[in-house]
Amino acid sequence: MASRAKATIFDIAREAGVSKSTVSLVLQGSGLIRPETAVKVRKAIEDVGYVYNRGAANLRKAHSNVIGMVINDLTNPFFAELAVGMERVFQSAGIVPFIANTAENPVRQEEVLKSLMEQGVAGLIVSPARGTTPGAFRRLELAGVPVVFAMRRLPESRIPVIAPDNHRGAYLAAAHLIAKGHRRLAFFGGTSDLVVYQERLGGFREACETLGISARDVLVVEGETNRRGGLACLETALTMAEPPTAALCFNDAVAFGVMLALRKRRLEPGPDFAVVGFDDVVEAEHYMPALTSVAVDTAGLGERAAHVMLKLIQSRTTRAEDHIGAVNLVVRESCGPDLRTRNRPTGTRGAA
Amino acid sequence: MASRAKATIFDIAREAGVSKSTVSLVLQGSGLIRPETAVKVRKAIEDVGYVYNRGAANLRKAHSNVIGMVINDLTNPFFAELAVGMERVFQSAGIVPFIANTAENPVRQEEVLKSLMEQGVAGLIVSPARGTTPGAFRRLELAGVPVVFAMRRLPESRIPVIAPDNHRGAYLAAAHLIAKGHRRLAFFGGTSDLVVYQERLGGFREACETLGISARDVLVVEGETNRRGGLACLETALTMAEPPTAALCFNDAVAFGVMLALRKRRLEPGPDFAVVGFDDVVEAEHYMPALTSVAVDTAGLGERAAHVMLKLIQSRTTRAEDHIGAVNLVVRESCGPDLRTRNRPTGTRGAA
DNA sequence: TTGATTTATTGGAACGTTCCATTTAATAGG
DNA sequence: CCTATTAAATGGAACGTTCCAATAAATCAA
Repeated sequence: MASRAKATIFDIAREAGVSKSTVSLVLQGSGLIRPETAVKVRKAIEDVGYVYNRGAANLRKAHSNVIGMVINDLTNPFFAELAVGMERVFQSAGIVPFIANTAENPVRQEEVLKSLMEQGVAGLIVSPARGTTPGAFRRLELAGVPVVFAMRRLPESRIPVIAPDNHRGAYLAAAHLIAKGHRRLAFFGGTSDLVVYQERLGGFREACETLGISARDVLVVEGETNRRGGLACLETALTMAEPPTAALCFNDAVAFGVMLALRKRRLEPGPDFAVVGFDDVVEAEHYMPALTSVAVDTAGLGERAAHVMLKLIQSRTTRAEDHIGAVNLVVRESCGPDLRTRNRPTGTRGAA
Repeated sequence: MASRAKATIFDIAREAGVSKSTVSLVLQGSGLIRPETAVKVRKAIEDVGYVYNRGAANLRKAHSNVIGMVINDLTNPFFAELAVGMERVFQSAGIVPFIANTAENPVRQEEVLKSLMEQGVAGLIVSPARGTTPGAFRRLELAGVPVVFAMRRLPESRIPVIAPDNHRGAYLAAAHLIAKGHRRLAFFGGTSDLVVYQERLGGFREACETLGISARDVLVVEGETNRRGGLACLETALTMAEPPTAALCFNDAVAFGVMLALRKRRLEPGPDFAVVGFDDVVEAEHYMPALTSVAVDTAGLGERAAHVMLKLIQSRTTRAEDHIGAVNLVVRESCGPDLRTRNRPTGTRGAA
């Protein structure tokens, strides 16, 4: 049925008895062609087993319709959720976004960005890898490719950012722990080369200062932003002379790691050590105990990022405003009962 | 520095004082050009801020270097793990794979496949969405684009498949439950339009028959292949007159849902109802209780699929052998103690 | 009928590469 | 010094589209 070599608009034209230009117009859904002609052409398209060559088209057209999503850690369900939010928006705009994973590796990221540029993407939504150098996106800017950062930002970059209110989220979480009666707090996971880290840690510190926790009672342990990092952080913290009794974790993955480490030491997350996460991934609700976490409306941020991208592409510009998403603390069970009432003989708890 | 319009090899040629052909040769790393010339050209490339136009090149070249991964559910960490395995292989081959998500939606899948074809992919690794029609991949075949199925297969398709030994995995799991003393078993989640489902259910049934469980003591509840599906399945099962005491779940996501539903009813996964998952995602180990699951070496299968794809592309063919990966049952805590010794006065359990 | 206008269709140039066939330059053999 | 050989560089055609300007056909106004 279909010939060996792939069919082009010329083959269609011959088959339908029209010119290549007519075929092209039909492909673009132009209203200029007579309906009967269009039908004839469309039939020919089917018959010859034609597949549109977007590369060739992009040679003439100003813009491609490809949008890339560059994600630093696809195995973190948080980013998968983010991706899904974006896809929803792009789908309704008739765009298929391509996702690429950098695995938190700046070198890999460089390759990915290069490849996407060569592919002629119309725009890029990026959650930059840890340790990304400031110049990594210069080429994109020079080429006039719109870029939006999602969730993470770069130190001194003019690229628009869509991210949650990290400072406030961390403040809320720390305030919650303090209100629960904790006096020695820790911040677990993440590294200071991440702007997000500074924001979250900043909010955490501000809460401590404002609410009367002395600086020497707050412990900061840097680490990987995954389960393994959380495990390591807790181990480190427990070697201290006066270990903390509660921790705000950089993200939920770290928090899961901390809970795991507690279990390994036969400590119960909640009663024995309070844990708060950040991101509120779906798993948070389903853990044992359910994780108290800062919810950031992941899918919503993804949608927002996608919308900003579409607007950038349409307006043919590369600048846009940042968007800081609202956050709220979802209190579950991982912080245990109120410490201030813990040792009093209330009798309410003690059955189990 | 860089001009407004994007630079082409002609701009480089002018800058370096050579011809466009020379530039092209340098770009391809041809050994024909004098080293000094190459250096000169490479400098010019930097200076004009050139980005290679792969679309234009593909117009002449036979094959593009883009490989697409089409995945039915990116939020399932299992597929993220699979993707990561593939990426490892492609990376070392200098290829950046593009991932696209179909969200288990055949219509979306059709769009995604079309878009990838138009992009001129060199090959496609696909985990087909549920309800994919047999003809969905005909166009790909006609166009001679190599396709490999990962994890899932289509009823009557000649496309090579990389998948775990589903039948054996399910058999092992069921045998384990039976050895534990369970006599009324259930299979939860998945739908019969999935070949994988038939394979897993087949293994499950065979174990039951072989090991003396009567057919009317096995309950099969179809459902979504995610947490929500698991929840629903358990609810359905518990409405039975003689409900099962153990279930093999279609995958880990379903198993997590089942455990959740048990908790909601104040039942303890393990002692009160045995649960086995399938896939052994990383979370399985970290759940409370840790989930007994059939491990399938996800990343390994991903690597295998990627290798098969590379071979297909090189050999310019479209047929290859299937590859069935080994499986093994990882016993953890979600099946509780041995039922046959449960009611005897051992005294070991009873404290909590 | 004639020219003006509208409606459909068309040929050709252009997009940025690669690759082949040539040309030019450099080197060697006599 | 001339020719044969090798090495290096080049011009032109081709890839499959789009878009513009131009043509052809049909309709309309007078």
